Formats: sequence, structure tokens, C-alpha cells
Amino acid sequence: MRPTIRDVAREAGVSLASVDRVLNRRPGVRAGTILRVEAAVARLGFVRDLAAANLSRRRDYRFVFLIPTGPNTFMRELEAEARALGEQVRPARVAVEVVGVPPFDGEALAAALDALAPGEVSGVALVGTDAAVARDALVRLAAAGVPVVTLVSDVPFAPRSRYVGIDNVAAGRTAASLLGRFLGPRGGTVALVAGSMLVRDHVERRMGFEQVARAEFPRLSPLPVIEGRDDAAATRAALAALMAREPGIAGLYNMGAGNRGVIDLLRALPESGRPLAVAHELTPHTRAALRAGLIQAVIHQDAGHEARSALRILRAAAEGAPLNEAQERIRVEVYLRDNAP
Amino acid sequence: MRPTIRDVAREAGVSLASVDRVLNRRPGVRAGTILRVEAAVARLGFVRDLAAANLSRRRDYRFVFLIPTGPNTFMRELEAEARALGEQVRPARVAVEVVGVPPFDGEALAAALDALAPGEVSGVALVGTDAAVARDALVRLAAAGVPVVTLVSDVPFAPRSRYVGIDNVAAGRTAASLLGRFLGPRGGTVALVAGSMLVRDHVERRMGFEQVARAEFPRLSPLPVIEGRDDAAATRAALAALMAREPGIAGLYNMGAGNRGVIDLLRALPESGRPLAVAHELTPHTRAALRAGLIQAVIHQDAGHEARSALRILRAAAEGAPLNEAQERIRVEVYLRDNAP
DNA sequence: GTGAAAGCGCTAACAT
DNA sequence: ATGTTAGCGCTTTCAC
Repeated sequence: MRPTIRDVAREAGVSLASVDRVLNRRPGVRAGTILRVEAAVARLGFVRDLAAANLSRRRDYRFVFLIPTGPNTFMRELEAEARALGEQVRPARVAVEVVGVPPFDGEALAAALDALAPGEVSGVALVGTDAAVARDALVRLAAAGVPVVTLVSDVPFAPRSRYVGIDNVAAGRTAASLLGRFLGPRGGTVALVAGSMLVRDHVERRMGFEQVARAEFPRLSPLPVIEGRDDAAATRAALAALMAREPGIAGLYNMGAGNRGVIDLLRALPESGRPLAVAHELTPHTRAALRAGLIQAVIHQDAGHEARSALRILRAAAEGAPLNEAQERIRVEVYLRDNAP
Repeated sequence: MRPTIRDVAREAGVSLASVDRVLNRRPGVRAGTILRVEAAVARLGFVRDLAAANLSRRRDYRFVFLIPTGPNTFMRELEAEARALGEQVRPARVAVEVVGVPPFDGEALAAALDALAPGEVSGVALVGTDAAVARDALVRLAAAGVPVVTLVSDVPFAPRSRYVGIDNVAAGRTAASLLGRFLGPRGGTVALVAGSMLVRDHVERRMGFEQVARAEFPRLSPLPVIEGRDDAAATRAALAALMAREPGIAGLYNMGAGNRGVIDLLRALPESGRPLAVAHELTPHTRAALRAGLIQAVIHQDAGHEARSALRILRAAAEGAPLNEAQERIRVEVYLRDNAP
């Protein structure tokens, strides 16, 4: 039988309340008593039952996830994961609420953040738009004592703020490595497509790509970045225009969303004229394109893992619990046709 | 305020005990009462507090992990993860015990399994050795009602038995894809190294490799598999012998452990004569080799994820709870120098 | 069949 | 500074 605070109290010769005070480091206990209780705890190997403690405290948690609206497949998956997670943790008395926010819109994000009543929310996770207004709203929220994590795209707003997502520089480096090796010693020109150079993740991916291209694959010539605003049609049009004025493109790296546009364009090209392509996020579209050989590799981040990780981090912050850091590292996943799930 | 069984009882006009009986589908309740309770549950949106339920049931869990002994870095990491996990879940009244078992030894594994008293253990996770004796012991254990999962290397012993680990055929396919692309149109002969063709994971990796090599990279010529028993020295010796009698090896796929032996040998080779290499499991050694350019890619499985997944599955089985299947899928991770964490 | 009441291990008033 | 006691939400005897 595992020891309880009653056992500890008896062993230390004090009351339950004193044991509780010591365990929770509450004031009002003599130093000597503290020592006796701690000795008893050590002797018995006592470990406090978290469930019982939380039950007694009748704590309820409410966490809010701010996720961009719009057709972006990855964001929709992230939202679905957050909602599913909410169902899963409900029996443990924690509520997860998903709030939609217009994408690429710092003002809207700031407004949504300011609308949160600090007393009523135990923590906030949000997909960042790196604008000054948003940063300010985050600072206010954190100042009010609400734990905050940024998801997928970071907004560094405080020295100790946490980011849940991949290392986007590493992702860009990986893309360059793959394209560099796949293209071989001949190299070639490479088209770079982003959603917007105003979101941090795309900027960082580009940086990583250039680093490796320059240092290790000098025969790789990246063209200036074109922007597709994470929209399929716009991306396709911009890319088509680029290919028209820049013949002989050998490689393609889509750092943003809008993969449907890229894939449609690739499919329309004669096989001999198709660049080798690397894209982000495994979705039904990119998976099909991998299988069809239209895309050679996909760099991926696991939305479910990110949602769970964000919740674990917020929960730990809310209850002052420790964290298994290794579990929270989001992987830069690489999928070829053969290991795609 | 979230509803409790008291609210449900009041709403349905019955007692707490009846509500409890209905919620837990225990017999001895009239059909009409059941309906009234269920209606009240639905009306109030009642969700049972799991922590309180477990507390009241005063349930303790004890799970046993059977992990091969020996110097295999990956297995040591798996053990460390299992132990760390044990610390983490102790406050929730679940104990995780790690038991060492000699590797590649079906008899020893069977003996360890038979030594488990079915009544005293809530679930067992084990790294499989696919021998008949082990399979029989697993059947006995499962028949005694103990939930079982196989880890890393499967032992199919029952139609509904669960396996926690990567799809090793996909891993082998991925290795072939990478080597095929990296070597380019010239192709070349490829050395295949395994620990033992008696463990299922290595056999499956080989199968996957051959599939892709034949179908997609006909210029890739895999040599017959050599075995190193997951031992660095033995692996190095066997590989050196192979290279001596088979000059001009262009690629290398180590499906097993013993990476230290492979890496030492590669380092000793003149740079021009080094095959491009793909290995399994990211460890300090393989990470360093990636950075040094001695290995081009590592196929990895996350030991921490596997340990946590095994525990979640066993726990769910023990308490009859549902599972988030997506969370339990172990990824075939691919690491190049640039995305290695 | 159904209900009342006593806990599970811990916390939080409220005494002392 | 320390102890007593009444719960937290649920399960489980044991009566009725």
C-alpha cells in the first residue's frame, strides 16, 4: 500500500494540515516541523497523489487557441486537432476553446487577444503574426499573468516566451540539402515560393535555404522569392509567370501553403520540363503529389503534436508543474514517397 | 459550474448509486431508470471526472517493460525513457518497472514473461524476439488477461496484439529511395548490413529496400546481407571483409545497430573511396557522423515516443479507455545533417 | 431495483 | 504555529 499524508502525519507526529502546509511550501510552519515532515516523506517514499490534490482544489482550466481562419489545410488540421484534444481532456476538467482569427492580420490578432478576460482564461496558444500591435497585446496578456505560447510561427514578445513549432531555419536548410543532392553535381536554378515574407516562418526558411545553398551547393542558384499569400490560385499564377520569364528552372522550394496551385502547375508541365520539388506540410494533396512523383520530398510538422504540446506547456505553467522538454521538441519531419504515412 | 453526478441524480429523480450504476453499465437497474438517467446526462452535458473516479476506486497500476540488455545505444535510450516516464507518472499512481532481458534470446524472453504473476501486473511491453517459445509465453500471458504490446520489433502472437514501432518495410524503402537518389543515375553496388536476420525488424527493412531498389533504381545492386549481431567490432570486421572482396562499393545501408563499427571503418577509408551511407537510429555517434559527412542520412524512431505510446496503450487497455490512434503512430523519421536535432 | 452513507487522498476554512 | 473538520466527485458496501 502506497503511503498517504496520513501515514506521513503519523510518522512525523504532526497533523494532516501541517503535512499539507509543508508539501505545498505554505508559510506558518516552524523550521523544525518542516524538517520532521520532510524526513518522514523521505523515509516513507511518499509521493503526493496529483489527482486527489486537484480534485480537492476543485480546479478547472480553460485554455484558448487562436487559429487563423481560411482554407489553409494545415491550419484547418491544427484546429481539428485542438478540438479533438479538447474532447479528450474534458473528463480531466480542462476546457479547450478554439477561436478563429483572420490570417496575416496583426490588428485582428491583437483585438482577439485583448478580448480575452485574463481572469477567465488559464492560458492562450496562438499562431503568430509578427506585427507590433500583436506583440503589444501579447505583452499585456502575459503581464496579466496569463501563460502564452506561440504556435507554428513565432512572435518573440518576451525573453521567456515559449514557441511551439519547428526550427524553420533548419527546415530551410534541409530543403536545400535535399534539392542539392537530388539535383546532383549539375545543380541548376531554383524557384523559391513563399506565402508572405511578413510571417516569420517563411522568412526563416528562406534564410536556411540560402545558407546551405551557398555553403554547400554553389551550383544551386536560388531565384528571388515570389509570394503567393498561401493561396493556390495566386501561387500558381505567380509561379507560372516566373517560369515563363526564367526558362530551365531545375528545382522548386515552396516554403508556404498554396500547394494545390504548385502541384496543378507541375502536373500541367511536360515530364521532362518539371523541376524537382520540395514543399511543406503533408496533406492529402501533397501526399498524392509525392506518390505521383510530382513532388520529391515534403517537410512536415505534426499538427497534432503541436496542439498537444501547446496544451501540456500551458497546463504545466498553470499548475506550476515540470515539463519533459524532450517531448515538446517539434521535429522537422522529412517525407519521401516511401515513408509518408 | 460543471455538472456532477449529484446534478444528474437530481435531474433524473434517482439516487447517486443509480446514476453510478448506469454510468458504469452495471446490472440491476430498470430499463426505464436507465433511460431517465441517460436523458439527464445528455441534457446537462455531464462528463464524468476521471480523476475522482480513479481516486474512489483506489486503483494502482503496475506496468512492466522488458528491454534487452547489452550495449545497444538505442535500447539503453529506450530503457532510460521508460524509467523517466515512470518517475513522471508516479504521482498518478502508476508504477513502471523495467526488467532487463538478454538480447536475441527467445528462451530468456519466454522465461522472463513466465515469471510475471498475471494478477500483479496491469500490462507488459516488450521488445520482441520472434521465437516460438516467446510467442507461446505471450499467448499465455494474454490468455491470463494481461494487456501486452510489442515494442520496436514485432512478434505477431495474436490477431489483436498491438505493436509499437515503425513500419520497417517503409523504413527499408526509404533507405533505398535515399541511396538511389543520392547515387544518381549511375547507381552502383550497395552493401547491406544487418544485426541478425532472425529479428523481424531487420528482415522487414531488407525487404523494403529490395522492393524499391528493384522497382525504381535498377542501377542499384544490393549485395547479399552480412550480419554483425548489432556489435560494433563484429560489424566492422564483416564489413571490411566484404569491401576487400568486393571493390567499388558505392552505397551502404546498415539496417542494424553496431553503427560505431561502420563509422570507424568509413572514417578510415580515403574520402574518394567512401560509399554513401544510410544508417538507423540517431545517437551521439550517428549524429556526429552526419555532421562529419561520413553518413548522409539516418532513419530514426523516437524511443521516448515509443515508451510513452506503449504506456498509453497499456493504460487504456487496463482501464478500458479510448485511444487517440493518430498519436500512437510511430514515425519513420529521416534525418540529414540539417534537420538532426 | 434502489438508496443512504462511508470513504478514496488531499486541501482549505476555521478553530485553538 | 498547529490541529480539526468538512468537503472535492465518484464508487462501493450494505440496507431496504
